[in-house]
Amino acid sequence: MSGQGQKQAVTRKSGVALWRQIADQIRQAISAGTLGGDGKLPPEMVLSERFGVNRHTLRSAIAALVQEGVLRAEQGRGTFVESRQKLSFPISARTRFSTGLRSQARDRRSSLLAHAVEPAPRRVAEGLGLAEGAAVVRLETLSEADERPVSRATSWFDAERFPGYAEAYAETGSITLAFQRYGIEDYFRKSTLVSARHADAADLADLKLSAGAIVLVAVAVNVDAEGVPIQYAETRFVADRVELSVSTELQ
Amino acid sequence: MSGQGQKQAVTRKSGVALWRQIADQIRQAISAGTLGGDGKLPPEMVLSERFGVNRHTLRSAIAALVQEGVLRAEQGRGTFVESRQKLSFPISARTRFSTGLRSQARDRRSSLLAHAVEPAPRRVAEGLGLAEGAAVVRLETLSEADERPVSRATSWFDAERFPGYAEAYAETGSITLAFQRYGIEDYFRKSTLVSARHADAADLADLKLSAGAIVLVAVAVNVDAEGVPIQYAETRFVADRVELSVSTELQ
DNA sequence: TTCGATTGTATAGAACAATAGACAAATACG
DNA sequence: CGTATTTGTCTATTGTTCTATACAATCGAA
Repeated sequence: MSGQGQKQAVTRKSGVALWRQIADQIRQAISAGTLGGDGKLPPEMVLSERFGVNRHTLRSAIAALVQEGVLRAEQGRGTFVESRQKLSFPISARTRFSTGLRSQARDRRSSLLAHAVEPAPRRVAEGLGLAEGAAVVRLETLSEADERPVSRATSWFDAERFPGYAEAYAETGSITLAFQRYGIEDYFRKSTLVSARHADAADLADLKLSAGAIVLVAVAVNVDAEGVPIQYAETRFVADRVELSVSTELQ
Repeated sequence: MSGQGQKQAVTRKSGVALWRQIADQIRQAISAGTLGGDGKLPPEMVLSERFGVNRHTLRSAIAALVQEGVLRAEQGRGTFVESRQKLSFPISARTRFSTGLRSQARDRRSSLLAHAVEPAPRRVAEGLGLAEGAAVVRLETLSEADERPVSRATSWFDAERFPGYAEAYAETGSITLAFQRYGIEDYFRKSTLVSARHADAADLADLKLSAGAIVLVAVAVNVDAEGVPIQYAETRFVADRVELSVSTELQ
């Protein structure tokens, strides 16, 4: 939605195709920050008028930039700027999703896809220090940065200690803020196991990936100030867009 | 005839026309000195094979460079590198044609177009200090630099003092060397009058100009060591390609 | 669910780019 | 004066680029 509205210059019969000239100008404007500063490109019709060419000519330019990995077009939504480098997600004792990416992405968002209260699977019960089959709250969340899915997480919480956690999360949009409703002002990451695998069908859809895409899987346990486990989480990061930065310094 | 023989790279379907890519490469190779170092480009067939394109495609590239003024094509002769700046012809007491241009042009050549012995016109007789109607040798010469006509001169010499001067000039190709055959080891320019006018029909043909072209006219008198006039010359320089640099320092 | 905004696809024609072959015109050279 | 070399012109064919119009598909929001 940003960018100057003045007409851009393209030279005809110069031996350089219009779509190539326009692609070069768009790429440069993006890196200069004068276009797509909010992560989204103006609609094709607006751009084609700005460059004084047919919409299809402009689409050729966008197609070239999509091929380069500079842009990403989504039918019905718009054309978005691809982050040039992977987001670096810090893994440390004080890992928080949004704060860790604050400097790397302009727009961060987490949304609740689904939630349920159900018996704890064995590994979740072990992680949370509960009896197998104890009631837990399960949250399915999706995190995005700059209009682009970054991770898909499944989290479990002790349903007895955190009744109505899903609602608290839905209202605050934040794990940290939801915990505060239960008197937890601070918490720490006790452990993180990192692995990688192909994305399953559900994650492919949620993360808008194509078949064969890879996800980084981080299985983490968060504990409160007393060291009692309060969250067991499995987060699938899009491997193409994220790298995990593990801090090994003393804490 | 110079330039490396290895095949040059051009990219197809890149949005940049082949002729444009080739024109850019040729322009760069010329300024780098790896092409046209002798002022002449290889034939179109050779270049088209070197770039791996059809001769017509290569001709489009050459046409663009001709339009830019970088090249000049002559039917039956070849394609030549245009000097980007005017040749600066020094006018001083020791003005010599070839030495003055030594550093500015790779290839300098003077040729004798015609010669005759005839009665001196009035202004020539005055210049040479002869009686009007005295016999003089008239030389019509053409000078070129880098395969390109630069000037067209008509010179007169005292036929009594310099018998057979035309033959001497034809054999040596140099005014200076021809004078040496008559015992003149050194000579000086006494005066130069500079004017400008449109080229006449004969000069248009000899200098390969198109109608309306302008010539700089330098009327000069050279004298020997004793100050006796030995040459009266009218030189027409192609105004597009030459500027005269008049030295005003004390001699 | 309907509507507007946006990207995706299809088709057709005009303009440009590249290839191919043949021959003309000018020049250089023996 | 021929002959070879080199640039200039012409016609034809094919592929790419650009324009134009129309409609489909997807998404978001009223």
